[in-house]
Amino acid sequence: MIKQSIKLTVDAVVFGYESDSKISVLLVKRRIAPYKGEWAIPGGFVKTSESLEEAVQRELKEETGVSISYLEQLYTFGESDRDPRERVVSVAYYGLIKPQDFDLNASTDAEEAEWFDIDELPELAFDHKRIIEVAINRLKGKVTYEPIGFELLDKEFPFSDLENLYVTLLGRPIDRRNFRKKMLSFGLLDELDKKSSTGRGRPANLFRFNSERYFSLKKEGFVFEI
Amino acid sequence: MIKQSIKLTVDAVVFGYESDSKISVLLVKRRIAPYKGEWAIPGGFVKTSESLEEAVQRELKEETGVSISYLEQLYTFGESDRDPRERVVSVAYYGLIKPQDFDLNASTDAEEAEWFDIDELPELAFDHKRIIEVAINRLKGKVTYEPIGFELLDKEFPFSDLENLYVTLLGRPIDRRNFRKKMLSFGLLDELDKKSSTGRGRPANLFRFNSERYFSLKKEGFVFEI
DNA sequence: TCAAAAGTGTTAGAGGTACACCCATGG
DNA sequence: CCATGGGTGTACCTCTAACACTTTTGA
Repeated sequence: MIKQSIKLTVDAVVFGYESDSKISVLLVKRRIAPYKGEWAIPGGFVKTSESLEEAVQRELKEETGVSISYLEQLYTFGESDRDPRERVVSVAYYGLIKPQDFDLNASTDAEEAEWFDIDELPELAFDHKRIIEVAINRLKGKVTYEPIGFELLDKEFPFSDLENLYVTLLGRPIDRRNFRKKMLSFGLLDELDKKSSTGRGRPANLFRFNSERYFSLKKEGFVFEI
Repeated sequence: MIKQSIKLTVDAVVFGYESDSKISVLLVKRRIAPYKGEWAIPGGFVKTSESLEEAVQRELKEETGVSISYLEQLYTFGESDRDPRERVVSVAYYGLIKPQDFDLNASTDAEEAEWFDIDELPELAFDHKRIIEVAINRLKGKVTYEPIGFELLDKEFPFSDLENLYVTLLGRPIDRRNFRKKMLSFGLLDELDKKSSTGRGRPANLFRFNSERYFSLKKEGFVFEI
């Protein structure tokens, strides 16, 4: 039959965000050649019997200790010179998590796992720089027409966190009043009877994203658009 | 090292369109097991030394005789039960061509190649029905924010062809006057000094899509949006 | 002269954008 | 009482959506 010697891997670009900060990406330091000791996005070979999503989740857990709620396929990178030793095709995913929900290095499989600001990435193994670039573009595009940004925020968040997240992602200032008006007009945010007390300034009301409501509206043809 | 027995294939959902008709998909009848004799989208195993795009173009040429101008990666299908015999992961692409530019069955590699209206698909091998569905959704979404529809039309086309294409793709009536106004406002269509003479009715002016202009506008941040 | 398709403007309403001041709290 | 961040309304303007008649040709 067919003689094919191509290896299949999965890789994951995991984004995190903390209030008043930049978007960051989760990287691991490689324990093995090639690119031993260099930083890379988590990932590894797919087992013959597991699905691609299972493979991503497993590798992530092994190498960084995190597990992901929002995970989406990004692109498949298959140039024949990606890996210096053999033909490796990688199905890349990207995911969003709340960094504060996890301790890194909770596992023993990775030498080191660390968050890097997307504007201050180190040298990266393979074509991982490009994969991250593609993921950033996808994320920046997608937040404008799907409410995935909430995956990066706490369950209950002050409105300013949401606003800062969008300013960071879109890379441009937005009008606070207009943004709030529009966001609230969707009816997807439940305003809670709680205040955040972050120190100085007037305490903010907390909100929660109502995802059941989003899915039911979506079925009726509603389109989120910011 | 790693022991992995996963085969990698590429598959292509090729769309075509002829004036006043439905969108169609190019299918081939399989010569070999599994699913021998059933209809499937063109595709096959990736050679160890070729890129994924090269593989798609090669398989398309071999099985149907067409070569594609607009080709884009769609999604990678990797469930472990896709193929009844072994683990096969398929990187699916979708492409757009003008059917009138090619004779089908120009090659000897496929038993049969034929266009099928997307609303009248036959039974399909593997999970190809699902792949086509994903491709249709992508196409329908993408025509609204990138001017890829022109890949389905002749170089020189009457405005009504464009309008009919969008009506077909969007699946809803559109206002002729508003549509023309908006399309022309982009400045991406060159009106030619020619008329089409399709038989009855007033002859239409022919237009041509100016792709150089599109790319230069795009660099400056212009966004096509219908 | 009739049938078929092409071509063309205006108006009302919705939605987007721009913009500045007061409020609640902690130090 | 001051510094810090939270919360709010209005007016203009642009873009969208709705809508129908005339023109050119072939039969």
